[in-house]
Amino acid sequence: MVDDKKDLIIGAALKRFSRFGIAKTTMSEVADDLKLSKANLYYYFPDKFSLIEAIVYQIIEESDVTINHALETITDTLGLLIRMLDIKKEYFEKYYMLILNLQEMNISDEKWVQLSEKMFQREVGTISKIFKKGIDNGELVTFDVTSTSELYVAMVRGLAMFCDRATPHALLDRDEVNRILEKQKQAAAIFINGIKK
Amino acid sequence: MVDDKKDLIIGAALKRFSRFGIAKTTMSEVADDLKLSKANLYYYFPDKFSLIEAIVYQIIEESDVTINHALETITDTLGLLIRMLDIKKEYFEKYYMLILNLQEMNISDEKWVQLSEKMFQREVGTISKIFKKGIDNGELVTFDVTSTSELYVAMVRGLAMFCDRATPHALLDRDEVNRILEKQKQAAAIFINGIKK
DNA sequence: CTTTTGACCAATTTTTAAAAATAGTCAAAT
DNA sequence: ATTTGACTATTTTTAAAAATTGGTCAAAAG
Repeated sequence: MVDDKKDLIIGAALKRFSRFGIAKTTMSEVADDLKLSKANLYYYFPDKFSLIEAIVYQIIEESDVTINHALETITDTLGLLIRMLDIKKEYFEKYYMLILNLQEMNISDEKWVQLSEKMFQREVGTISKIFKKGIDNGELVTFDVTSTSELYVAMVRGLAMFCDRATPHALLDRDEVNRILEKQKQAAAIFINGIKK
Repeated sequence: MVDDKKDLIIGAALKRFSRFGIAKTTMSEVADDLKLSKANLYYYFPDKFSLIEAIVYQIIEESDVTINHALETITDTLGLLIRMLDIKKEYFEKYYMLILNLQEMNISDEKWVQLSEKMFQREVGTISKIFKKGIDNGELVTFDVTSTSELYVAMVRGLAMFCDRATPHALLDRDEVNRILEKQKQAAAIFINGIKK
């Protein structure tokens, strides 16, 4: 029952966060949405960060289902990488504001650094699985899976950051997102080709 | 004689820009360094931007000599790409503050966008030459040189942006720069392998 | 014992307006 | 063709007041 209420709160907070962003959402607003007092909200989540964290973990769990399904059904490495990019795009479009804020937020705080490091490592983990699979079934040459996965993830993320936005700090629109995705897929193809047997 | 004076100004401005950054350098300071009046400085350069532009072009010319030499003496594609990365690093360390400012500056202004677009295209041009050479001498498969070069440059730049800095917005130190360079070289190797015959 | 709340605080952010600094101009002097 | 001092318009800094917000707590309600 406590967990049920927590889920309720997570749901309400997620709505606000993903529509207006983290910074522009106050704890009072979340509480008001559920007709709770702010003090009551703090009874379930000791601070704003832990609420955000809970949301992030929920999204991660949600996406894990999709990712694992792909991991089980797709056999070729490039196909898998491309599916991962598509999934990421899906989630990006769905949780736009949230993810955007997450990237730019008070990154100097230790807990934020840890959270984004965790998310990075999780992505690296997925890519590692894919690469290992590729090596095992003889599609890829043997190499240091971890460092190469890290390089791949950094490359893909970097490609997303550096994009010829019309106005660099403006929120990116659908076209922009699609152009980025295309570049990432191209890069993925070349990358895989570069570590093929 | 006009050009001589212009060069003098460029030299003085370059010193200040590369030590304190563009934003923290005033036109008066540059003028004072040369014992000119500010009005006189404006006689040679109509505004701050054109002074910065002149400096950028001078650095570009300077680096062109180094780049062309490499282009003539190194024959294998990967060797060339790695040399380019090393050259970039050299110039980055030399003109640290200047380049840093250039990236983050008032990018919303049209003229700044054009300048950085120009620099991007110049880099793409160099990589294109290298790729063409690789295709011509049979080292690489045939592909769309321009778009692939753009992808490569975007990848390399992205790798530089996305780096696990201890404090994200802090100025990056030597170690960080070296780690980035290593990643870029690794990525370059895989990339080239991916478009090899 | 668990859940809920109003009242409260400290710290941060926003606002505002005045002061200072800076990019850029121009008529006159050299 | 160069150079300058004096001038402006626009930003940037500064500092203080006002408002907002994250977070606490003792006490009430269930």
